[in-house]
Amino acid sequence: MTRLTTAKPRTVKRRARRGRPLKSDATPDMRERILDAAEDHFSRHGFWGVTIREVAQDAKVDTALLHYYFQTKRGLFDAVFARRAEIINRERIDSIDAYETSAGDSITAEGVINAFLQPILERAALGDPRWHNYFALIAQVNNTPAWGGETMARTFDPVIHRLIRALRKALPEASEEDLYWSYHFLSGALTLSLSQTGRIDRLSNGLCKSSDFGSIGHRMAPFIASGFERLCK
Amino acid sequence: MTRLTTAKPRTVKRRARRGRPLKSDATPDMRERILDAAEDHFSRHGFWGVTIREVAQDAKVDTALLHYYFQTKRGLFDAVFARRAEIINRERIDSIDAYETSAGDSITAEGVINAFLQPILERAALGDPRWHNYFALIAQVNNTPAWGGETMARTFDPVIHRLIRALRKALPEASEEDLYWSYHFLSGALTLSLSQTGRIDRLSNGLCKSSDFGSIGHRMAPFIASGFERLCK
DNA sequence: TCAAATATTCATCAATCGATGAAATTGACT
DNA sequence: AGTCAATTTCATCGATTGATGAATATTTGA
Repeated sequence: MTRLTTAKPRTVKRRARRGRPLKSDATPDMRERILDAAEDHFSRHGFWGVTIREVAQDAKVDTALLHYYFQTKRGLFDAVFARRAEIINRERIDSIDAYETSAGDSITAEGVINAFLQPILERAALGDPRWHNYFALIAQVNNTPAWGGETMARTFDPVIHRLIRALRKALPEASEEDLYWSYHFLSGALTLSLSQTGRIDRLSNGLCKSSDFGSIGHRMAPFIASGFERLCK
Repeated sequence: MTRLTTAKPRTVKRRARRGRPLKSDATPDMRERILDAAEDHFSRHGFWGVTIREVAQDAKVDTALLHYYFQTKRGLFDAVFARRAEIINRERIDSIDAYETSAGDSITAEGVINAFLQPILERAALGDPRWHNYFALIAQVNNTPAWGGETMARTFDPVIHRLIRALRKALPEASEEDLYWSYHFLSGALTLSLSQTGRIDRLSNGLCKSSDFGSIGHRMAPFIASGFERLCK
């Protein structure tokens, strides 16, 4: 596999690798294969419900290769979580920025929330299973009391603060507490929607489908915005 | 330990025990101790993040005793989940019943949702750590795609259908889809609030506290009811 | 072409997992 | 006192876990 970064001396047995090596297009990228398989498993069963061996088997590599790239099981998990975070964070911040400038003084809570939700729900609606897995993984982490909160904060707090800043503008009367609690409800609703548990499918006897992100997209922004407006003015 | 039920012949090695044996008040009830310890651990780390040994150590009993009472690790988990379900389900249904009769024709979505939330949030506000653990456990299960959905449905669907029936009365114009999706958002917001991840504490820099169920109670019903009203009429 | 660096597999370890059979203990009733 | 069932502990099993050092294969750069 090609590697363009300058070769580092192998001073320590296990190096901390930054970025994946560049490969010629033909060769399969084992590192990505491992991440995809891990994403799939972690999103379904959480960190403790997955074994290194299951991931390796799915990626069709030896378990030692997972340790070669990611050192520990936790390292693998963190790498999976970080991989798509930057992409989606950039999209969401750009989306809020774009809405705020386009709306000007007629900024509304619903517009802001819509801008915040759209990048995620749009990607989810495209149906790429890897992104589906990733979103379900976020839901997993968000409900892992032991260390999920810290991971979520480290990864997503900048975007959330950007959201709240825009909401403050749209709802100038709002108290800080009300804003944060309202976001908390928004976060919970989004988390469950992304977690793909099939809960609503069963409950509604098939009338609604967890995978119908279009339906979620239409309904969630007005629903949540309405809550914000009620609570924050 | 005293046992008042008629002695059952030990035909099978592992019996299916129904209900716990009645004890004299003084002796410690091992079965309850095990359930408490398991509740504590499962709520924090989920099913796969807990070992039988950790639970046994916390309950100060041998691991074999866990198998004696609950046969398997999964059996223990299910017993923990079922233990408080009946209590809280009864309270919630009674609460909705009481509201519906007292409100009569002036029934509102906010009143219904409040009746649905109150029993849980009230118990949470009382501060019993075992109920806190149990509520966090519900959040765990609700975000376990593999088998959480089935467990949630089996345990809580009757209450939810009761809720939706009352909401249908309060919002006669609502479509079924809108009702179910709205409940989905409600469920997500409640789940995250019960999960006690400390997410909002960090995000708000200490201004809001996950453990402040009073604040949640005041805000959640109006917030969610407003979403229902917006979406369902 | 060849040597060094990187990538991948092989073989295996110590620790820990859930589980179980048998023994020891306890309490209830006669 | 003594029996018998219910409860609890003891000792341990086989399987699986995350991890690692050494060996092999592949790619890179001169």
